[in-house]
Amino acid sequence: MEEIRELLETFTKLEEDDWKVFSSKLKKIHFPKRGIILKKGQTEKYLSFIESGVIRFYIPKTESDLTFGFIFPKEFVSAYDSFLSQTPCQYQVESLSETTLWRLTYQDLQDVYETTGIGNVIGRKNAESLFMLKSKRELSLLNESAEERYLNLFSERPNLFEQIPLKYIASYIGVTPQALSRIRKRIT
Amino acid sequence: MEEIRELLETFTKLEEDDWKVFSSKLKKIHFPKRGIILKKGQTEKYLSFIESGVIRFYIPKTESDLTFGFIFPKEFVSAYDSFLSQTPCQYQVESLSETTLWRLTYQDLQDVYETTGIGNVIGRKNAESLFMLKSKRELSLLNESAEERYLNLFSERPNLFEQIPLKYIASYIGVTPQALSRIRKRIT
DNA sequence: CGCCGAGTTGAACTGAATCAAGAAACGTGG
DNA sequence: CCACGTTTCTTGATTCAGTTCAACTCGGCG
Repeated sequence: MEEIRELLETFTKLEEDDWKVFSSKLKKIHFPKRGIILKKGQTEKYLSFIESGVIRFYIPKTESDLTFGFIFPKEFVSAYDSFLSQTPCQYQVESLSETTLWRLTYQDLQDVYETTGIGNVIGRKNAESLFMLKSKRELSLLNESAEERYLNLFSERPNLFEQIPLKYIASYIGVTPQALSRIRKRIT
Repeated sequence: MEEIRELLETFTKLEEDDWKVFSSKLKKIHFPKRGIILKKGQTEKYLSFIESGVIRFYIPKTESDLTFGFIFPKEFVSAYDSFLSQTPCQYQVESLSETTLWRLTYQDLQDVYETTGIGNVIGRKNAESLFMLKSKRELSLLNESAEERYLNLFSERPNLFEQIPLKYIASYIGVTPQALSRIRKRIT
């Protein structure tokens, strides 16, 4: 729980009362390895914080699905577009390892926005930083080759490669596992 | 100005006092056709609202630059990632036609956040909807072929094709003008 | 021990990039 | 308002990165 508070504090100074409102809504939940946290077609009900575990976002496909995101401990996780619009999710969320989350519901978060002075500031800054991440990703997808994306990913998030099968990383950078294998061979 | 108020009202109910604070900061500015609104390497100082005109976001390249966004009247426009982080912008923003903007500075917006009750709610909802747009775009780039992106763009924003040269649209959907020309030929 | 999924490697194929050239549309100055 | 030059769009030929299909290796696990 203390880690969540620290994350919120990176956005803005947090009063004790506001933290009490927020933290009182959080519930702990555990998922096994390869647990489905959100199924495609369902509406995201939760904003969650990862205490431990690694999470993957993907669109299930008949032959090898399309992975487009990973999330690590001490970050928020949510199918945030589905969560915000409260409409069915186009993709699926699963745990790649044993995972423990703290989470609150959409309605609870709306309550936090309405009853705390600080809720909207944190919500704004969180949405802003998620927006910046997606902006960066857009330029990466349009502007870089698969090889450049691989190299950048490797230098920015080396820990990714310790915990995540290459086939998911291949999908994330937009190529098949075979193509990634050849990229890796080429650059060694 | 009234149009700006209407846009803000789509986010949340707006008190007269809050609107006065916000609107008092706005300054009108005019750009000619093909005016550079923000140069690559500069830091975005403004959040702007388009009264009239069409705007393009792009990364300048030696041979044909990379266009990744268009903005139309009655929308906010800003190199929002540069604006939020107050760091130099990776890309450039220009007017495709004669353009009139209403804009306020970064510092003025921070004042609005601090002095109005509603600023952070609007800022949050704006960032949230921008995030949702980028999320959708990410899935489109990963999940769809150039041809699908073209067809979707055509059905979602037909007005785009009346005002914007095909070569920019080609770049936006991630192919060369030649490839787009062939796509168009194929599907007619 | 044997199986299964992950990763690698090879060969054939394909969609889009690149290079090149011509046609059409646009706008600017006389 | 027309003429010329520039930009945009199209079409063709060639090249290339990445896909697909297939076979093989490796390591972990029941």
